[in-house]
Amino acid sequence: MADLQPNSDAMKSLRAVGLRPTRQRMALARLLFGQGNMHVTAESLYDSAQEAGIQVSLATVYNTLHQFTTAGLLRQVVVDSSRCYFDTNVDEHHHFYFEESGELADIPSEFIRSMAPMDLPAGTELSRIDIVVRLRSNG
Amino acid sequence: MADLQPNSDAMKSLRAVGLRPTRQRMALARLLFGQGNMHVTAESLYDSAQEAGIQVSLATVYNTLHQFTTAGLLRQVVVDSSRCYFDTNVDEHHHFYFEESGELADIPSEFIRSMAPMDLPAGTELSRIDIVVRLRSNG
DNA sequence: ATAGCTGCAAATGCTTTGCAAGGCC
DNA sequence: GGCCTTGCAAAGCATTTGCAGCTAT
Repeated sequence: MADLQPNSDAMKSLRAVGLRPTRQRMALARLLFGQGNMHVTAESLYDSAQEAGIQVSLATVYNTLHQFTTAGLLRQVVVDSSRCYFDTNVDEHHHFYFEESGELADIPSEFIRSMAPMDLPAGTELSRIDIVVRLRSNG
Repeated sequence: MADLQPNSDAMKSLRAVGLRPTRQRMALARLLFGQGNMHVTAESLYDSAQEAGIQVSLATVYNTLHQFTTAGLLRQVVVDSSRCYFDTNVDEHHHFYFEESGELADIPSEFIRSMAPMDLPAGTELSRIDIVVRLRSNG
């Protein structure tokens, strides 16, 4: 079966990072990058794929998320010790994490410059700010 | 068997937060709070207990860490989506996370005020700074 | 043709839970 | 004594892996 659009954007992006543009990867790429920045978990992306009628296994979703991350198309966000989040925005930026719903939202850059209680999203209050400076050995 | 020191510090701390001072909880409290600030995982604390000759099950270590956290004696630190870290320093502060070794270290407050590459621990370079602003609904 | 990918199911690793036995007040 | 705690083993959950079959080039 060969229903891959020969020169779609998704195909070009995948080729550009050295990943073979398979049907599953193209479909997931369209879900991820086709409509602005997104925050997903493996499970949530799998569900979206199901709803969109895309045939993918959960294992492939996991593989694909990691391949995309390694390729620099995605970024991992650690906010919860029981779930892995992935962000289609790979630029340096930070997040609001809604503890009850488990949802993530980008922090607009103006929030960073003047963070005050009144700047928080409506209906929310600050639970905690976590800053983790990740280091690696420079050898 | 009743070898609980009637008025040890550990016992007082536990009573103060409404936890029954059992042998296991007292022993773990001594390991945790007896020698300055610590960062532990359930597994690492369990190992320390074994080395110290303390009889505790891993399940009890998990339970105890959560009870201490709920009681405000410990704080959870999320830096890795596959492990839970606990910090005996419950004050507002941030961490260095050594990606290779999985170790945590407090960031001295002077680092926060002027964070520059030269301020990083020797032999390390910056991998990434993650800031998560955790929100909860104020209802 | 063949190197790489997918899907399933089984395995893993950390964490939680159910329940009987034991310990603290 | 009564309720809370412990410990074990089993269950749970997210994630990873092994391997046979499929697919893009």
